[in-house]
Amino acid sequence: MRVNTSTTETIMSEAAQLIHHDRSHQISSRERLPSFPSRAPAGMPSPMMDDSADLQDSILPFQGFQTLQDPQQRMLEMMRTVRELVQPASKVVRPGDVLYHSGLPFNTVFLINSGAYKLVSRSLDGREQIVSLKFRGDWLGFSGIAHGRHACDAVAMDTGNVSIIPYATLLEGCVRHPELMAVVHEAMSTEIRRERESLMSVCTLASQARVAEFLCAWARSMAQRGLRADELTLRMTRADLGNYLGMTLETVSRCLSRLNREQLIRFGERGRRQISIPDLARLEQYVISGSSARTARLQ
Amino acid sequence: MRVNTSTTETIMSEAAQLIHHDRSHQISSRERLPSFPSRAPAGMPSPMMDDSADLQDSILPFQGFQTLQDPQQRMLEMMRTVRELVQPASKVVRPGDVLYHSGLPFNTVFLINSGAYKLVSRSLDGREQIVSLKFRGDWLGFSGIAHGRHACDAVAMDTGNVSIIPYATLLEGCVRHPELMAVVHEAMSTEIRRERESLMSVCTLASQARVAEFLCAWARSMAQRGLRADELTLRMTRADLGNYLGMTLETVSRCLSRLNREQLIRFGERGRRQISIPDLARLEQYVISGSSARTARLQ
DNA sequence: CGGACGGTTGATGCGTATCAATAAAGGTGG
DNA sequence: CCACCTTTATTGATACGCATCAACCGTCCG
Repeated sequence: MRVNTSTTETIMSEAAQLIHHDRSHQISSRERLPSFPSRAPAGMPSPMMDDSADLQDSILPFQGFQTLQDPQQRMLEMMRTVRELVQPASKVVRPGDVLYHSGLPFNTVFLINSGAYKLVSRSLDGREQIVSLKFRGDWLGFSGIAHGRHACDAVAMDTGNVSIIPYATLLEGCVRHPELMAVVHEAMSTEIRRERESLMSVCTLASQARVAEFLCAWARSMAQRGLRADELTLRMTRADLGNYLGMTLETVSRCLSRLNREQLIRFGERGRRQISIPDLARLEQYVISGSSARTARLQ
Repeated sequence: MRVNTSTTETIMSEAAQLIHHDRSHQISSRERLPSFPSRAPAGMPSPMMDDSADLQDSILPFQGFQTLQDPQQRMLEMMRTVRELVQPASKVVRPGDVLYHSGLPFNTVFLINSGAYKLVSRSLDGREQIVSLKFRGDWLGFSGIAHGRHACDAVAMDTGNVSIIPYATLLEGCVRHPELMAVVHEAMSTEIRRERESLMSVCTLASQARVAEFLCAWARSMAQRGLRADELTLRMTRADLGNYLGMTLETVSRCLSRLNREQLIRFGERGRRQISIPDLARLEQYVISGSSARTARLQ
């Protein structure tokens, strides 16, 4: 029940100097944003907006950025769209910084340019739960829209950089630029999907498989962002991991040790938080083969 | 791995005759929708949104429908907004009907007028997981926006009625009517929140407390919709319950029996799926007191 | 009637939580 | 630099919650 001492306010007042740990970081700052011309993704069918709309959409599925097959391209495209249409300010965050606190008034969302973040929910009776991990290209704060107050804490786990987007500005932008609205909807939809994947993982997998799947997901997540996927640097303690995965820190430790013993992962030289995955496909196979272990029956 | 035989197509072609099981059902069928004047439930102050909405939101935290304190009023307001601005068709569904299948092209969302629905996700290796339960006022299909394909099955657990809203139409409406966009954003935000509450429940509560909390949540959910909250009719088997809550059907059964023995719930005369809650506050207290049972420590 | 399905309850074993001891890593001040 | 403390991680022993297997009952329905 400890409260992180660095408040949002202190962050706000920090000078914005970016440390380039993160290889993913491309955008240096807002200066270059405004002048950016509007380029359409190759072959994008410009969905929805002509009012004489084809009523084919009852036939064809709705397509947002689906036409861009490569997820990394899609992400870059999305971020560029936001930068162009919203021209947000950005700020640097350091490990432990809290972007927003649960319960405080919601009026801003963030788009992550770099870094890793955890979202921590708290129940009325004090239970803490890490409900989500976020990286470059993810949004922070959507859960606060519903009741005008943030539903969780957003904590940086690493040095990083986020775009600051007042929600009112975002709404305004969405009205003016339907493609921005499509982007936002997609982002929220993705968030819903991922939340459900977590639930599925916790509900259907034994702890060992769950840890393995977590690593797979992290690796895939990195790959999708164009980062190294075979060499993970977990930015969290075993306690955090366990909390997120619904098990104790001891169990996490044991599972990792076992995976290491079975050669499915290897611990790095720079501490036990660095994990290399020699063969991702084999690790994924391991998850599948171990998945029958728990509550797999319905009916 | 069984596949429900009734496909979306067959539903689509069904004649729309509504059976009034559900006391929540107000709108009888699509015929009366277009001509429907803004009918207010008795005593509703009808604080309809003036379009010349205050642009204070840049100062105050963003407020969608926050000004309406009563959640039930907010829901009615929301549904009215959608009906007015989208004028959707509606259709009747019967238990077991599938509104959409995972993997099929996404082009429609649904707004629930009545009934109870479960969302079932499937992993690549065949694990099934009920990821969400939905009721009147909830939306179905948002998770499909992200990749243009539905991410889960939506299955009716009871006779009910849903508004059919082509996503293209919804987007168009959002562009034209920002208040509709606010409604949609709120709905998605709420969905994210609830998904996280599920995760928190599964990760931090022992099975007994989890079942108790599930009942509390259902009761609150009913109350919020103006339905009886002290007399629940679960529309699902123990297997479904167990799947949703991350435990086996036997454990669900045992937990319910124990809660019954301890007088926290009482089984109804019309079968063991009907559960009455004599004292909701006491049940909620039980959840809290039992919550320390599992993995409550972080750090 | 018989058979399928849903639900309950008991006996047993496994998977994790829990408790505890130790080691390793990181930070601080002398 | 080292001594010291705190935090983090690992590993073992044990206990307990829940999954699993199985038997049984009630209801529905062809």
